[in-house]
Amino acid sequence: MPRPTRESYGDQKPPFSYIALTAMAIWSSPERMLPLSEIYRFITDRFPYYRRNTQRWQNSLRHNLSFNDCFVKVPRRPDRPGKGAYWTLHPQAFDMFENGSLLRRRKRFKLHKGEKDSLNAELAALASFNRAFLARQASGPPQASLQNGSLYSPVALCSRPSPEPLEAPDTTALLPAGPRPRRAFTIDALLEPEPRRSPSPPPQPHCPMPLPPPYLLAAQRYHAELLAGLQQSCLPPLWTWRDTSQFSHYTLNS
DNA sequence: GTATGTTTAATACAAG
DNA sequence: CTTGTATTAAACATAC
Repeated sequence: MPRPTRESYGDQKPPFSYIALTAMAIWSSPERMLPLSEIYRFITDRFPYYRRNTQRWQNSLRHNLSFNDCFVKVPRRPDRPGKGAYWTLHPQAFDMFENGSLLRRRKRFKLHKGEKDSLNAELAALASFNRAFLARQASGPPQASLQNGSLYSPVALCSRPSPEPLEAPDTTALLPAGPRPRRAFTIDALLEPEPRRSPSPPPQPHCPMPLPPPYLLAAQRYHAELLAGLQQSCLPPLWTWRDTSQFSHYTLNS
């Protein structure tokens, strides 16, 4: 059997589903998350079959991204502007493929309504926070004309940062009202100074809105936690490929 | 305008 | 045969 090479499928359709191709692309990226255009590029770079009829398969791929719970749309960070969001794999979706083989689908990955709702709430809160941050940047650069006195103060993020009345961040999703389920990437966990061990009380017990540290830090921690969650789910890695040019099969790490 | 997302529908196909 | 999954088309909305 000839050793598969980068373009061993030639113009033939590779035996991977769109879900497998997308998972491949996402997982091959350093951050384990990619914008749509990069997913396209990963596929067309490696599989010549997909260099034609792009309208058809790209529509199908987008359908899969939206339809399947295994793909999570992560809002862009304010310091990473660009088109569209980032797509990543849900941490619990790694046993989707039997024995880690991308050729075999074990079962459809579906989140239960509660899980889906809470995840969507967190992502929506993050996106809302991003918009608030960008709105603040746009309307009030440090030395520019500050049309709205307190725009640059920390409370601006909490009260009403954007011109649209409905765009205030959903702080109820950001501020812990009580013990919420301990998940890898709740926004609660990200905004807490010490996620786990912290016998000493927080240094600012007086401030009702402890959000002054730049939001960027929280956003970066969000992505770090997300990545950590992904890696924790498959450490040691469930499957790997020997070199990135070979996709015929994957080895299951023992 | 194009690109990106979301959703519904129809069909085919494989597994059980 | 029934059930779930994969693919494709298409309508539609939203973002850039």
